[in-house]
Amino acid sequence: MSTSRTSRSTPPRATQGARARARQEVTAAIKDEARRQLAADGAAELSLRAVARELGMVSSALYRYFPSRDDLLTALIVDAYDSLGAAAEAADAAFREVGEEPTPARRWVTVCQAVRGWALEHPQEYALIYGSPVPGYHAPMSTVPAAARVGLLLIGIVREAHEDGGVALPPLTPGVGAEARRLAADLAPDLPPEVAIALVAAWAQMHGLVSFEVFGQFNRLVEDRAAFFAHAATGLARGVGLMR
Amino acid sequence: MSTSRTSRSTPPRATQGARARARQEVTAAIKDEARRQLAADGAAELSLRAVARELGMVSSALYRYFPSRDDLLTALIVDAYDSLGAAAEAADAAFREVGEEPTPARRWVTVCQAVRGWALEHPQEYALIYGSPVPGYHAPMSTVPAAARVGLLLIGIVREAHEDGGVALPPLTPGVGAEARRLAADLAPDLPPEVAIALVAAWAQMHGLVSFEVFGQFNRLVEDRAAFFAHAATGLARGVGLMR
DNA sequence: GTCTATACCCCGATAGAC
DNA sequence: GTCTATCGGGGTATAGAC
Repeated sequence: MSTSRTSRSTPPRATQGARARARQEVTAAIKDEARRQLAADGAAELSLRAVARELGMVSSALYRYFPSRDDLLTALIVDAYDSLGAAAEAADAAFREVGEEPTPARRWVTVCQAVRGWALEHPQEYALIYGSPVPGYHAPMSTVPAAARVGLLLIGIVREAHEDGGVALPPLTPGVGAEARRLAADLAPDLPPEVAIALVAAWAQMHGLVSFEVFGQFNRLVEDRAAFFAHAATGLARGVGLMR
Repeated sequence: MSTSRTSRSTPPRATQGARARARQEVTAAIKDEARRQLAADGAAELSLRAVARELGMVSSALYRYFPSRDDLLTALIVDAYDSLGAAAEAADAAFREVGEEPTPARRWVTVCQAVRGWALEHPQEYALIYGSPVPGYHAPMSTVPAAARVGLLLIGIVREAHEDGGVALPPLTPGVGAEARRLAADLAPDLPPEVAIALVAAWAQMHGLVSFEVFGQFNRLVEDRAAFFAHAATGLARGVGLMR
């Protein structure tokens, strides 16, 4: 029963809006169920059919929302990056409000711990974005902005520390000067090259710590993993010149 | 045509030996083909049927060699750990022979570079042992000895450095003391707790660097990756007290 | 947008003849 | 130890009716 145009200034839009809303709700439901299956079985096992089955739909119906399995994967990847980025930013913001003297070093450790906490809560989503690549899947460029959020946050923390006189870092290894300058120019032209390269290294090393814990490499080896991580993250902060 | 017993001292063994040899050859062929497919498609896509197809066998015949897909995976995992361990040990041994003054720091960097080199040459095998866990697979205890080889090598290097008066490390973060002592007792009772925990952290961090490169996280970010890694590995050596 | 039906693949694992 | 045949699942993706 299509009603007559009312006083709303954009009645066609109202209809479109309703459709768009319904579409968005179904899209969200699909992603939620896909995330559930991801958490249960891992990315390689994610299948459109299983998602459809669980939602009481038929598999072919999903193709109206995601043209292929890879598009669904891409959506999950972007969501995961955003979720991780939001968690890290929120932890940092909360710490800056309540924390006692939010020094750059403490902010750094706080953000690292937020990354770890998110990863432990969402192991399969973490594996999706920082684990082995999904075979046959190639991430499109559209994932880049979401993927950059945590990195930008870490850069900002280091920048704050080095704005008011940074801490000297060990000298650059012979031969790495050009790469260090390139990285600085790309990521943070205001930072010294040795800081830029240390930042990238610390970022990768942090994920080494997180992924080893999430992927079980610390089983029967590290017991008090929270304390271990706090200690190691403090070491990373030292490595980018945030301490002493 | 079974020949009469010859002068060989253990003729029955000769027959058994031939059977065993044939069996070993087929087993090796299966693993080789499986490794080939692993390199092409990743661990999640590895299938007994495809291996059998490629070898001109029928899938059911493989079950005489590997009772299940997981057993084949386990064999590949042990082989990968052993291959990596052998590469690291060989690089260290070669460096100690030819290298100019094999200091612990230089040995450390050499071993790290060997790990990186092996990983870049065998990305899927690296993913198999240090990437996201294969869904539904649980590694049996039989993988432990092979998995420990690189770790033992690194412990040995650090031990050598700290035998003749070690370098002081930053103090332990409050709350991590007990875990540090536990790790030291487990891994190297002769090393100070802060060295033991730094060693485990550096090990995980090294794999963060390697896996980021192997898994493509450095695409469009780090260009001169060999130089970058050498610099970062030197930083790791510093972190376990091997420098200055 | 959802449905049925279908084409055309894949897999692990086992039974039983040879 | 290898074979055929089979059980009993799984999957992506499309065509065409409604």
